[in-house]
Amino acid sequence: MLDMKYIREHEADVRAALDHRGADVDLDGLLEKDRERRAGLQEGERLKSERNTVSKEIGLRKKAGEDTDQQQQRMREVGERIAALDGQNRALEEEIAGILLTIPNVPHKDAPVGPDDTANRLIRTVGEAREFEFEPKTHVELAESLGLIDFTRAARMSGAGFVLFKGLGARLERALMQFMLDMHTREHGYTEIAPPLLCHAEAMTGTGQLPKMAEDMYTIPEDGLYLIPTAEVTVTNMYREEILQDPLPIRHVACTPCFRREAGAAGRETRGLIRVHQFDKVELVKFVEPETSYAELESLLGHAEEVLKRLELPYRVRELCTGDLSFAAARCYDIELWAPGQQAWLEVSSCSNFEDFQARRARIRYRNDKGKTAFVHSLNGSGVALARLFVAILENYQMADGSIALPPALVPYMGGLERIE
RNA sequence: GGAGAGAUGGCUGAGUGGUUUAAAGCGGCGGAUUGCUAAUCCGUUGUACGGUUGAAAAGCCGUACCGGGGGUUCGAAUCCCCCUCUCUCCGCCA
Repeated sequence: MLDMKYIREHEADVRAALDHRGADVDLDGLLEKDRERRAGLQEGERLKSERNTVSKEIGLRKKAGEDTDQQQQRMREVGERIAALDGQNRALEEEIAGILLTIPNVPHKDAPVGPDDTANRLIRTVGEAREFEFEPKTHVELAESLGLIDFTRAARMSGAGFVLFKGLGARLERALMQFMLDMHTREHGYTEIAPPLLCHAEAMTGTGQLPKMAEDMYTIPEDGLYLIPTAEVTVTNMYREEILQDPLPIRHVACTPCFRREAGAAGRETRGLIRVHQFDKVELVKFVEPETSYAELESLLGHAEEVLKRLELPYRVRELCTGDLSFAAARCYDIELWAPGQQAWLEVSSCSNFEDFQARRARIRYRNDKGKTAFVHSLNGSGVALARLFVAILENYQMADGSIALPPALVPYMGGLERIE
């Protein structure tokens, strides 16, 4: 969330930023509540100061055997006024906090301004889309004919949007996870984390999934738990309400299932792996000093791209415009893979710098070089999402006979297998 | 799931209603002493919010904070209630 003090002191900037995002926020109402709160706070603090002084005096006079009934009576009345003011102030504070939680981050000044994904900026395209001398099949056709995925049985158990990997399909899924985790831990300096897959509302609020995305998540009401839609939630909230002692930057990687209800997406991409309720994802998370966070964003993006380079898959990188940025992000790059069977670009990674937006919500701080506590900057990006990567591998590496020639980087992870047929 | 014991600053650990603005020690920071190191001595020490001075760095004033939330009281770390977490034992369990 944004700092109330920042909003107060940079009203015009905030107003412009929200406008660029297309966010509808009653900033005037918020600022008025903030003024009311500070006035009430000052009055309450003045009364408390008086009570503290007089109470101390009562103690001393009682010890001296003097009568203090009159003072006690007066302080009782002051106490009642304090209680009333405290109540008002708390209500105002809650209202203000509630509003702040719904205000999205201020985009970075260099983020392209625009209303939706048509205004996103193409950064680069890497690799060439392969020329097929036959009609490329979709991953659904390939996976079914090779027995890699059983869509029918998964749907019978769990409904549409769930998949069951089988045999070499399950093996390929596992190989991809292992390949990516090995690269990020051995070569890119990330520490591997295996976090809980369920967590409570406070953690979801910390990273910004709540309150806005409530209906996109699976819940377990009896226990007050949510299934994570991304490992970002638990890996970031690891440090909730902490002052970090470890030297920055902290770099973590986690491979977890991700659960998404995809509410509102009914009917879209119901076949196949493109949009599913449960998928695996390798997630990269960083906590860094504010001065370095944009350099860290570039290296994060590079780490995610490296996966696709090693797998020799064609992809492009786009920077999201202000209207397309996710709620908590200040700046974000999407990586999209070319899928010949779909004839479409598939988003497999979003690399975002949240600056101190998540850290303020989750109260994650560090000590700067002056020894002062300050909010860290947090970043994350997929490195990369599995289901769609699986799609791209099948569709890009398919042969005329329907078999899959595995990319060389993956062969060791498939026990030496070079081809799925 | 049952029973019991706990939760105090960066750490250890005192504190059962009023100079506690949280003792003491450790650690950290600054300084003194010192050929170097060690030791010793002196000083200092958290977080948040609000106000105020200042160009800023940084001061100063106030309030709150002893796991969280409520209550009693003129006054709560301390008394009462609820909750969470940790530990020990029992039960169950991959």
